[in-house]
Amino acid sequence: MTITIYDVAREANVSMATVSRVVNGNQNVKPATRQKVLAVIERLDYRPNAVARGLASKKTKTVGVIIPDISNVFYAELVRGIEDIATMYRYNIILTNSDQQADKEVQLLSTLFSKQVDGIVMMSDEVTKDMLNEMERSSVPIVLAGTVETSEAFPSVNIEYHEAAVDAVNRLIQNGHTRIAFVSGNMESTIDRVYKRSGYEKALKEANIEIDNDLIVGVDNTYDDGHAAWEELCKLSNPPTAFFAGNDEIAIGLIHGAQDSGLNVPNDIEVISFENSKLARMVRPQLTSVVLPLYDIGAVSMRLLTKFMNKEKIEEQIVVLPYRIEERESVK
Amino acid sequence: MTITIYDVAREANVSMATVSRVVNGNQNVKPATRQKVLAVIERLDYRPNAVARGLASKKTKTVGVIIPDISNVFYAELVRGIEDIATMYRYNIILTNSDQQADKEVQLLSTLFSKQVDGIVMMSDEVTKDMLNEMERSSVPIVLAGTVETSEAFPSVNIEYHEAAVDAVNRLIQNGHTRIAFVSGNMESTIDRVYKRSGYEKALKEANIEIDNDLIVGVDNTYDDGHAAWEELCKLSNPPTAFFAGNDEIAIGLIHGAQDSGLNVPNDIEVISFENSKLARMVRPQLTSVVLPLYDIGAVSMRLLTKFMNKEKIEEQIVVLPYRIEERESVK
DNA sequence: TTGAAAGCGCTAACAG
DNA sequence: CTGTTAGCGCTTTCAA
Repeated sequence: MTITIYDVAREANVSMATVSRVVNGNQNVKPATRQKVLAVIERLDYRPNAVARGLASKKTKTVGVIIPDISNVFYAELVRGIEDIATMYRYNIILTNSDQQADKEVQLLSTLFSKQVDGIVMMSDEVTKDMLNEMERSSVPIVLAGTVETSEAFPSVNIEYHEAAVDAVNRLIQNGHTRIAFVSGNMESTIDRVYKRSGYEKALKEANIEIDNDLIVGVDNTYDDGHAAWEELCKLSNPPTAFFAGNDEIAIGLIHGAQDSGLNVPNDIEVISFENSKLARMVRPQLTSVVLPLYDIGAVSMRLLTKFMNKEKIEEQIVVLPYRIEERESVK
Repeated sequence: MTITIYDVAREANVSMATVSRVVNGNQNVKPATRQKVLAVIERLDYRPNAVARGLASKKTKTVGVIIPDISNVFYAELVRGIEDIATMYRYNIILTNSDQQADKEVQLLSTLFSKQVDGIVMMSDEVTKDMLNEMERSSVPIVLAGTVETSEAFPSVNIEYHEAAVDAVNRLIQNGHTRIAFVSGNMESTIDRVYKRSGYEKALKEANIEIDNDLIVGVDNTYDDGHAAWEELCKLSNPPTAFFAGNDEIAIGLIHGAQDSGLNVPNDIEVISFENSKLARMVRPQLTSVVLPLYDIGAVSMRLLTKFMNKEKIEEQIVVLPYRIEERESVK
């Protein structure tokens, strides 16, 4: 019932090998027989079985993708970058959500291995020891996208988080602020806890502004938490006049909090964000934000992965993409 | 080097068949030998090869998902619903983006078939003849999620788009509006062109309000297009005072357009949306919106697919989920 | 409860 | 340029 390469071979009076050759575009086939085979393939509506091919060739033309949560625009954008490049190189992707849970991440790695993916692109807030263990046992390349792993044992693509944060905070300092809050999502994440925060502190120190721990708050990466952070912060005896937000949702929560208190952004309060998603232009005032090029990070990660899979030579396995600040209206 | 079921069998002094049984949880294995085998599996760190298993059993435990664009929250939410249920039933998903292009959709179906997926969940704005052809040749079940296919030949899960649209427009009519615009994304989509629009027209007719084609505008499903639609519409000699928006981004574009013109929403202008994504709460005023339960549609679709894949009996292959209107501030 | 053996559909030497 | 022949690693009768 399912028609196989063998059926085609028989009908075309050639061997399986020849059919295999034409299907795979091998040049060593006489044009005439190629035509003959193609005709039979057409007539029989033959479709190669990728699973059988995968077993025989040990290449599945599929890559695994592990991200925290696809329903978050942030990661969705990244995945689109991955998928576009994957398609370009004729790979399909198996998408998995880890919800940031370390145990789930190692388990996902494991099931991806068993599915014999040719490679993996992975994003994680925090690369744990267990994950590293599992990753090291991999027989296929793994690239980390938008993920910091300090030993740099694995290829990765990122931006200069630290520098970007310094820049962002400096924009605020230049406008005369001395009470600048740092409201960032998920302080468990290496990027937030280490890179963004160190950038924030560095900028402050260089401007001789004292670091006030009351102004540093870790929340979830959500609108509601951003809003809640405002509620907290504005109660301070000496409240902040400017905010460095870890992402767009937080920034918007902060802004709406300020507006609900009758304040004007950017005249009374200024806020700079770190993401520049579609959302940034969908609020009033529109967000000034560090642009985190998620799509590009995904695309470049996947491209890097293809190089590993094809055993091309790699110049640099740690790639750092440029960032910039998109100036809009939430900062004067 | 790669260790196989055969290695385990040899080390454990049993046959491959027995190892296979313990790996697959078959009960017909003496507890003692099960332990023995398990120990060897542990020691050798054996991991079953899912591709080989797939070839032998003709089941891959992976399903294909075809959506227009994962970077759109709308679809991302749907996919999360699909993925969660898939995981629950031990399936992985191969994610593909069609960008709404019919030819790409049929090609995607084809590559998914060749990858031997056990089933497919698909979302499309418009199910073309070619797609239907391809779908009919499928040897695995396909369920349509949030997709209308009028012949109802395939299982699907949706909400009552028509009724929902009638309700939404009625909310506006009840508030005294007679100039109500319908700004909807993608008038090529069956849902927008047929269902939402017919609901809009029905509500108007029942209220004896004349249908004015100047007030019906088809745009892309984006913030910018929503904003542009406002610019157009407000130039009319008799401009609309209320808007029925096809989705949240359009609604926000419309609102910002009105606000930029110095108008107040909802006092001067009212708008009701059709989606209720996260965005709905992230604007001021917050959006009143028909809630389109994307996550649920995804989850229910995937659940339905598992029933087909397991050959369980299906009561109803066309499922219609309830909708409701979330009242917030963009409508009085 | 266990094992032997025949594939699943294809690729990849190797030989000719 | 084409065919033969082994597998790839596992499931699945069928017997024992």
